[in-house]
Amino acid sequence: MPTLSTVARLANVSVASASRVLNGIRTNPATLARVTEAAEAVGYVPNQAARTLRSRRTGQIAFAMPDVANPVYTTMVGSIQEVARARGWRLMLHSTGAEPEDELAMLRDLKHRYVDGLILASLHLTPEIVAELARAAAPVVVIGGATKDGCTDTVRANSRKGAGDAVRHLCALGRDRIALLNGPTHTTPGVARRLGYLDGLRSCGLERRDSLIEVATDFMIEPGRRAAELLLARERPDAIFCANDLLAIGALSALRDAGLDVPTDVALVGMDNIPLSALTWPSLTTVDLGSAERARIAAELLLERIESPEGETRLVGVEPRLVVRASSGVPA
Amino acid sequence: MPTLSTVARLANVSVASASRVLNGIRTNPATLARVTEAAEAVGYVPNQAARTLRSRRTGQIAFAMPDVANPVYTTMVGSIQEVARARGWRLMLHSTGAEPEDELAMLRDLKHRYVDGLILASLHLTPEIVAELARAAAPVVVIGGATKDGCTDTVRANSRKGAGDAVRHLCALGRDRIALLNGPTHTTPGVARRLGYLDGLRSCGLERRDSLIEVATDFMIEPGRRAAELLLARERPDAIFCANDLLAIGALSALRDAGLDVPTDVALVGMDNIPLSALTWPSLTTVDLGSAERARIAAELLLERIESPEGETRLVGVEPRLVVRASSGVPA
DNA sequence: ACGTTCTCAGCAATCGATTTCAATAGACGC
DNA sequence: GCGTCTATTGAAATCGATTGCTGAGAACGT
Repeated sequence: MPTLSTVARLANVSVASASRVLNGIRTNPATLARVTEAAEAVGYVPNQAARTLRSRRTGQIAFAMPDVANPVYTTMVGSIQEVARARGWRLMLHSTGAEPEDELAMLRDLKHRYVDGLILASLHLTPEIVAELARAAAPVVVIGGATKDGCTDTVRANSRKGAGDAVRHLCALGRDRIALLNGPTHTTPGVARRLGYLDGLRSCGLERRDSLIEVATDFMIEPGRRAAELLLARERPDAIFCANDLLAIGALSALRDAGLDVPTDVALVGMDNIPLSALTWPSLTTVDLGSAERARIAAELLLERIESPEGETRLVGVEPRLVVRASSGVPA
Repeated sequence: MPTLSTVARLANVSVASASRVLNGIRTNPATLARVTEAAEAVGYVPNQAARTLRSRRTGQIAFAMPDVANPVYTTMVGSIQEVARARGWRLMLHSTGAEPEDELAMLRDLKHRYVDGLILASLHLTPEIVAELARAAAPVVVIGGATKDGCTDTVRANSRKGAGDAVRHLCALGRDRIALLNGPTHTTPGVARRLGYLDGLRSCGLERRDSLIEVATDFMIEPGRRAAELLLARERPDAIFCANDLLAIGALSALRDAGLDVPTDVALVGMDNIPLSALTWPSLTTVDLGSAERARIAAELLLERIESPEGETRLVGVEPRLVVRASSGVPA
């Protein structure tokens, strides 16, 4: 395996010069040509470990997400990869399974310096995680809730407002028994969407009824189906706002099993605008929280922060956008 | 940032001894205790780059897949991560976008030695890729088609047999105008599933009719919907075998738009058994190609190969399994 | 013609571990 | 009591790059 000194010897220069050429540092055109040619000739590839050891830069960033199988996060992966690739960075992906311990482990692992920065998409920032964020060994950008102390760059969606918009949309269509199918309420999105739902009810002058609120065990299809079944067993809502699209797809399945038509009997609104939501039957009205954009911004923030670790931390918000489709009852 | 020599100094031993303790090499219990304690006290974390540089091991493996958004691959990610984590390896994920150039780049990048091995899930092994596989700088296990020269460990599904089974299943239910909704035919799965479909027709004594075959531009939902529309515009099949579940979900949408009932008018069978296939309406009959198991085996093969680079290359096959649900017309 | 500045290349230190090799000390057999 | 063997340990080399410093020579100004 050729090393830098192989190249240097062949080009008849010192390793220092060879290194400079390969790193694009100004050199005499003649040496530049000789080194380039020699490197080409022996098929030189720099050793990443040696380079990292000396320069303290890895050229890699990591993205830690709760669940690879969730389309929201795969969308984010796409955006981040785009930014990273365009700027010559390699991207590492991690699936934490939404386990706080796993997220903690990711943050602690930054000490190993195997990446130069981390984008952490978290459903719930525990106090331990916040503490670890403050002393992280490399820059971190959080996608999700903001930390109180504000000492970490953060990109967040305004899902509270989005949830409110969804409820107001349903109300404007004449629905007045609007249920909430939420995900776990100990999570940031769970809390925000519940508040948004209540905001929405209030601004429409609707009474809040706790039996119209059901909580699924996870933000996924099957839990959504089960929670919807429980809800339907005790109530007869004329609309359901689901805290995300996967839950809504589960609810769709439960409604069908119960012989209820969407949107005639029950209007349905989801949240996230995952690709699949346009292809269900009926197609799903949803609130786009700008996942792709948030991820892109997070990646850009991270790379900037890596370039210049100092400077104000930033909190960027992305505004929600209602995407009206068939499931909420608006004619095609 | 504490280094090994910090620990050694504190424990009053040489760095060599400290290194031994931290690597679990037999040492005097007294030194062991002192070093462990010192490491604990200063919060020592080994520098990955230095370790890799010297020992030529990174403790990382990579998984390159065509598309993170495809549930088949996210399933694989889960299995691989499980195996990797259990054995103390870190996993890197890459989405190649099914671009041969990206897959090539992944293989070439192995020379940087930033991982100790690669699992490559490829839809189509071009001659260039096969050539690069032969001279890869680190062990590679391929999930997908086998290389002719057989000098790379491979795990593959028998989707040809699976496709045949699907067709025979449809035939046994009395269907005799069985269409094929295939993905791109320049891919390994595209070819295999087409052959399996033809096998199936033959073994049922059915005539092959080219107008019953439609090819989508990609193995995804939306292309599936469009291809199904084209098919329905010229033919009236009583069953459609789709080359994967995403295509089948697209087809489901097209059939619904065309006012055709599944399974009464048209029976539908997919392939891959993705989680979503159990939750469509009607639920989707499909052929399980053992994605999770293939990925698990691939991970195990890779780790074994890393331990002992020599030895026969292996070709492992996983057998398909028909999963009968509602869409093929069997009563619930 | 001479001092000053600038460009470029090389020497050598350095990053933080692992690993080889030799030295030491104690255990043991006879 | 002496030679041999074994268990530990430390010194130093090594992995393959990057980078600070130094000096040689060219370019330039006066």
